[in-house]
Amino acid sequence: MNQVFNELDLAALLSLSFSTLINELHDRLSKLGYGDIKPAHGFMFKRIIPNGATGMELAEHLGITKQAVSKMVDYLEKSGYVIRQTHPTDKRGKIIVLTEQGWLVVKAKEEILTEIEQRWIEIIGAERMQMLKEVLTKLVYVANEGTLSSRLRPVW
Amino acid sequence: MNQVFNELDLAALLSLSFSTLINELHDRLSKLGYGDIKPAHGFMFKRIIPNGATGMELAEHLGITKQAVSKMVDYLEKSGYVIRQTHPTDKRGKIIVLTEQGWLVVKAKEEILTEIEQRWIEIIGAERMQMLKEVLTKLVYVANEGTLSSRLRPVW
DNA sequence: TTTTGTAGTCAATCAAGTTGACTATATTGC
DNA sequence: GCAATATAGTCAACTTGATTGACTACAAAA
Repeated sequence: MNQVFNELDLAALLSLSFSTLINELHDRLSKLGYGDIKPAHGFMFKRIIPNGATGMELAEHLGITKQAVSKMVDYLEKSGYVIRQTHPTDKRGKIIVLTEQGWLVVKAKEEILTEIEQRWIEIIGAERMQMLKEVLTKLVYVANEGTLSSRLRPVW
Repeated sequence: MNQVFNELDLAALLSLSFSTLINELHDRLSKLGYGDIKPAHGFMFKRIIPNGATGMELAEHLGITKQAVSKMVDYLEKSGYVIRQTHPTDKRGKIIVLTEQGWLVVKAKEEILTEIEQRWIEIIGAERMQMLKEVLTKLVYVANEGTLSSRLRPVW
């Protein structure tokens, strides 16, 4: 533990552990040829799975405007990861769904995250990893009670 | 634990716990009249303390370019939180130091973070908080061995 | 069936970063 | 000791990912 790390407070620890994880994830996605997938897209994919989602749903999920979502979808559609389908019952709306290529990215992402988590387990032990997740889940849950979804935007 | 939270993976947990912390911090700083302090500034202040820092040092610490640092310093200097002083030995350089008002923000920030951490301790217990910090410190340390400072940019 | 609300897009703007070019000063090498 | 090279900081132009505002097409409520 050198000097840089001794004075890290809780905010810095959470931020740095998150960046560490997400940097490795996207370095490795890049090497697999998914360099056009940016950190911001991961959480969007999660909401699209498994049955698609409307732009408004994605906007709420991500905590950004529908216009910003529309631009992200433009980008991902152009790159071939998602497509806009006409909404079955609402002619105003569209549903954004994953293409086959989109599913490949999601699968690659899951595998890499599992691998990183496995490596982290070797560092701290399985029980501590289990506890880490439980503790963070509880904190996120309790600390946001009442203020849900609007403030809960994962920025990465 | 409602449905939103059941499927959060490690990346989401780290991201959301960090956002939760940082959102409350800046909401409260805002209410104290420090609405012009943005999340990005916190980590910069930490490097300026206690004896000031040059632009290059801040750039390396934050993982952004010196030009970006220069702009941030413009902003913070205009708002009265820091000043540029001539460097004692290098006439090319300047040292950025906190003003009295800058110290007030730092103090307020520390107090609020301590309070939030205290509240979190009431939720999960002191031992678990202790362990949370130990585990995250170890992960950040081990997972970044060799790749230091360049990749370690806390984005908030 | 008229009025009001909602989903999505287009356009202009903003904020925070980038790259490139420049000035002034330091450092190095012959 | 001086010429060549490197470094700290700033200015300007551009990029990216968001925002707000205006609009169209359709849906839901009065």
